[in-house]
Amino acid sequence: MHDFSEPHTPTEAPATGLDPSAQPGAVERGAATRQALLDTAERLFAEHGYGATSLRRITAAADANLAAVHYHFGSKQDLFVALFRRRVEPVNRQRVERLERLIAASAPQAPPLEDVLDVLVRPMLALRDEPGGEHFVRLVGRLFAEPGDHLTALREEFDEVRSKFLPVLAAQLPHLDREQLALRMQFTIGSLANVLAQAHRSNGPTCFPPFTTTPERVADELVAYAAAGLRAPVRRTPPDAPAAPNDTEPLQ
Amino acid sequence: MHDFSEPHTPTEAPATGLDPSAQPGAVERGAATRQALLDTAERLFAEHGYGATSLRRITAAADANLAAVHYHFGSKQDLFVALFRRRVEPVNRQRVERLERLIAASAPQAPPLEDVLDVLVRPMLALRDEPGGEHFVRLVGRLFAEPGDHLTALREEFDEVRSKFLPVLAAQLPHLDREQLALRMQFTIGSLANVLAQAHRSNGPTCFPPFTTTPERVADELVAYAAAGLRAPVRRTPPDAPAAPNDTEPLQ
DNA sequence: GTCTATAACATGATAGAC
DNA sequence: GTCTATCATGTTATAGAC
Repeated sequence: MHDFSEPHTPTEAPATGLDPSAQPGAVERGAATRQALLDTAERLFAEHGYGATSLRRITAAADANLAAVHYHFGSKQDLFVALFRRRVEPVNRQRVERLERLIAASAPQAPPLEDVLDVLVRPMLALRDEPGGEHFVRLVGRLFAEPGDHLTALREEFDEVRSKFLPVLAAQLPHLDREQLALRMQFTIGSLANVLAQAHRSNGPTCFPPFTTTPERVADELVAYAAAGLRAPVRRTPPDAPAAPNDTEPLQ
Repeated sequence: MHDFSEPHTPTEAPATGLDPSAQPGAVERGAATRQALLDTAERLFAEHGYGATSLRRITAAADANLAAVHYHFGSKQDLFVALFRRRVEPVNRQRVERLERLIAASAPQAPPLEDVLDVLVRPMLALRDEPGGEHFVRLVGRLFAEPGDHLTALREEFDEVRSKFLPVLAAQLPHLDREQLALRMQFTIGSLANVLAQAHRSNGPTCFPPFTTTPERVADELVAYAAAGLRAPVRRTPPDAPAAPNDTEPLQ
């Protein structure tokens, strides 16, 4: 449906100083609507989901024209990718840089588990404090659950991060084989994704207490939780032998 | 948009023995297409998402007529709710029943943490072994990340489960206050949801090793991981004092 | 760069014959 | 209970005036 190979460029020469239609301030206006589209789409995608958010709603809320999306980004998908990259690239760059700093600081030993996890989760959770970031983190939380149609390109960015973190974590977790480590990292990523996805429910529609929690506090808790979980010894005996071995009736 | 209040009923008297149009075997045919619709929709919703799956694709794949969905279920949303309830109600019933058995067995003490977690996660993971269940678990994984439009009614079913499990877990975790416990339970639910959502990628498109893991094995690992995470002492000092306090540049 | 108008098509839902 | 035909509305995307 879409190949993501060549990024969209508005006109033939938008990077030059020539104003495209000889109107003064046209280029500033263009940059303004472009940013308004990114911000508004980010909010609406987070609130209603990608499929349920039409370009009409986005452009209306951003006080822009329907055609502006296609001019600036090329398509709905490219708009999504653009707003996603805008936030996630600085985060992933921070993660990798800080990880390398950790490795250098503790060489030749591997860095402590808690520190590695901290570097993995804190930059993402910190997004919640940036303007508009509270919407974006919900999108990230959905990224891992959504089926693989329109965001495979984005998942690859996370794959790069994971490939750098996995060996460092493995060095501190020698009691886990490859499969166990991968599984427990799925748990850890799921914990992060879920807390990101629920971040907006600050006053809890469910039985959760009202969250006055700061991102820093959440990061502290998540690091403690994940480190303990990763270190947990491999389980031997399934403790609750099911009294009734299979008490599910056939589907109606 | 939709109120979920009164469920759909195909005709005035479909529960009676009267065949609706005097055709022999009509009622059996009706039940067959109804089931085919449920199974097919479950698979397609899991593979492409709710919004991206049209009724036309469902009915075509199920060898049924487009109007059959509206006859049997009333609407697309009601079809979704029906296929969801079909699977999740037995699971949640099992969870609550087994929990009560645990409580009775260990009274007056609270049951062991690992046993409670086992009862919470294993019935859901076991769905993967039922025919068609491998599609359904992906839907569950998405339920927690998806925004709150068309599945609030379903989330309430999980709220009931959580309200029964929370106090039992709290009894074994006296070092956590309400907020910490709620947060760590979000981590735990996220771990479960993520592993459910990724359950179909058995041979891993990413750097994960090929999973030959059975649901029982996953449940063992998850219980060990979550129990250790929940028991982890509250963290005191953020260990990695960020060298550069905030090295994020403003958004482009 | 912006905007109007419209193409080209997909969607969920429904009425009514069989 | 199944089917065809259709309604009303929505969607992304594009062409062309300004």
